[in-house]
Amino acid sequence: MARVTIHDVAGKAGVSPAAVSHAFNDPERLRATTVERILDAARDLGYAPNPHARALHSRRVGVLGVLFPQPIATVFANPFFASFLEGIGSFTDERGIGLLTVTPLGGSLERAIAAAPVDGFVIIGLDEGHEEVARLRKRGVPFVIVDGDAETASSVNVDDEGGAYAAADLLLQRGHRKVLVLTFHAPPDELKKDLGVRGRRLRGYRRAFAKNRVALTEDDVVRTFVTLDGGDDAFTAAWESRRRPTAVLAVSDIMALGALRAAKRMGLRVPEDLEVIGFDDIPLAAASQPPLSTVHQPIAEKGRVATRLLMRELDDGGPRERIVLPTELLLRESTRAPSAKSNSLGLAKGGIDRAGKRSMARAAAR
Amino acid sequence: MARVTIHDVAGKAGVSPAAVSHAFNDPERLRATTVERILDAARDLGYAPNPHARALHSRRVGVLGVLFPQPIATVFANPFFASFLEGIGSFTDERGIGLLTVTPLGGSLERAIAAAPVDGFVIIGLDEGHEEVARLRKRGVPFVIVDGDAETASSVNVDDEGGAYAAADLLLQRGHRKVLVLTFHAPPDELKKDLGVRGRRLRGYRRAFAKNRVALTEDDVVRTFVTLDGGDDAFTAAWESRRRPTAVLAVSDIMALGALRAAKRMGLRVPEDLEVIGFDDIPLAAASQPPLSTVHQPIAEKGRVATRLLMRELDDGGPRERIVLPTELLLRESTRAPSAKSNSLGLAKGGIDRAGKRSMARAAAR
DNA sequence: AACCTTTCATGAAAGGTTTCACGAGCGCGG
DNA sequence: CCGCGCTCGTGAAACCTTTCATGAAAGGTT
Repeated sequence: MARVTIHDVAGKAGVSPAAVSHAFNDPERLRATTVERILDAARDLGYAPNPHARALHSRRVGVLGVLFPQPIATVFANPFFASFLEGIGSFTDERGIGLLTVTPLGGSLERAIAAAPVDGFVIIGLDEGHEEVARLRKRGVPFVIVDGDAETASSVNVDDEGGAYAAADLLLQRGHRKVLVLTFHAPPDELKKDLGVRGRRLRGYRRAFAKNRVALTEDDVVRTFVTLDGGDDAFTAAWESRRRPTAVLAVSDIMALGALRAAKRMGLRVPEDLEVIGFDDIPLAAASQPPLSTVHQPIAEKGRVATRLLMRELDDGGPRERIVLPTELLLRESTRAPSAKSNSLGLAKGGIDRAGKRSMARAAAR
Repeated sequence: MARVTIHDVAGKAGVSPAAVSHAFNDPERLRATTVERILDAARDLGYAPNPHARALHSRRVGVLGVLFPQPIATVFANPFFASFLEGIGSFTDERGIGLLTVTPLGGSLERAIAAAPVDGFVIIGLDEGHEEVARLRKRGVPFVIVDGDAETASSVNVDDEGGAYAAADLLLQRGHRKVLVLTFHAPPDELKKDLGVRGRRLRGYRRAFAKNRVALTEDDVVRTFVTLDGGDDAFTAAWESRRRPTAVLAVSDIMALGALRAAKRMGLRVPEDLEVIGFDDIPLAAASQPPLSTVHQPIAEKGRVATRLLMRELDDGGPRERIVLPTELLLRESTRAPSAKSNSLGLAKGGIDRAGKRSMARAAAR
């Protein structure tokens, strides 16, 4: 069964292939009766224009790639990415643009990128200097960087360092001196310097520790996986090795939630015995028991903004922009009700929010 | 800046375009030194084969479409779909296949399908009779149906009715007589008959009610949204209208979790005052407070199996299959510890499972 | 030296659409 | 009746790659 092409339709309708093309793309150019005849023939034959041929000619396929450096299972297992994709989708949907998730294929990101039939990429978690990204630039493929450094391309980031600083500062101001910091393993190319999201958040923590004149030793910072189990294991291990933190700072909510689970299993009361602050404000954070205090960042908004930037570049070749969105320290119930002092700083405790929306309480980061 | 094509590379390397193609796709055919020269030229120029042109010729683009009838925001907001996509991805990843999420574009599923540059579709939640699906069949595009009825195409379903029956039967056997059933709005084309997943699950409930000679009135079945808030609102509304259910059956975990939240807010103890059983066993179910009893279905596995079927059809044109995977009633702590009687039926209470994996306790559906 | 095989490389067609440039036919003003 | 401009439609090139069929050159055999 050979595919039905524009020629078949043309034959059946008694017109040229060009006329069929016009009937679909620019019906005004043809007499109304002709258009109708063509469309009828197309329907009868079950004709649909071949997207590849169309894309080949028009250099536009109407699909955006969302590029993740991590394997696909990791992506969809992480609520953070779900929200991010939701943000992107809310924008592309109404513009009639498709979404291709691009993850390393058989371990090779290069292969995945080369094979992707897309008009451009939203890249998350990779710096512009990364090898594959550089290759993209050289090829002239438009892209926008999210959560990564960019020199020439547009980028969207959040104030990671400020948010982290606010979280750490709050705990230290409250007198905590034994704080467990949870972070994740850095990709090899970030090892040298503290690049990327992880680096910026750690820098924020460190700055707060320095300002409060509290030592943060290497032992206090543990690296683990960005999963519930990762956070759980890390806290469990710390506890079993006789360390007795009174607070936890995690660079990711999902790890914070894991630590929370471990703490509860050990009979610790949160927040009385242990205060926990995560990062990201994924939907799950508001729904946990107790609801997790965290540094809110506008995840979906990040996706939307990045997509808007990319689409503009695709359309106009508009100007590059480097956008930094704010983060906000969001106090729920994994931290104690604020003291009068911190309250005077504008911090207030929010109630349980049954809709899972943001609590009222927040303090702007920095 | 014109895109660099195979001709440019050929020119620079002093060979024909055909040779360049061979260097990439079948290097054995060329002398090693020639291949190297070509590859060098390609790298210098930043050449990458145009996926559209390649797809046009070879009638293969290496991308699978995952077709959802609901808007993209709904998809990514639902952990069920995340697990499903994870399953699909685990299979396509290693085969070097990309994944395109196909959702209605600007409200039109037809448009989204027509524009999708894919080799085939995994369709979830649509029956083969659906208009757009029929069009696909007519065009000869390969697809596999998940969670939907199929006559000619391959399909993957789970034993919805059996699982639902087991859940309802357990509650009724325990003496519950006031059970609130939560379901979602049916798409218009399912209204006439109880088609689809929702219909099958409701049928399972109804069968158990009939067998236990308990009436299930229309008032006991409430339709709402497949979200936390949906379940929350539905339970709240029922409670406020003075109905006092002692148990909740939900056709979806996320709704069950919403009802759980509402119940706790009203001061009900779960499971002492209210027993709750959901459906799906999304990861969140094991992590809730208390952990949610539910009907487990192998979500990721469904995606994997469907993808395997589709890939086989693409490769061999292999035979069509209709697969039905089992469901299992999975008792956690939103239901009471089993009585001796039900225990003798093989039901046992599982402990909290910190890894969020399935509890040991289960009873095979039916 | 003639002939046969291999090896390495090429020309050209095919894949399906869009669009540029052109033209046939027709109505109408002059 | 000529010529202009409009409407409706067409031919062919272009988009970029893959692959089939072919062939040149080199090496080996008799």
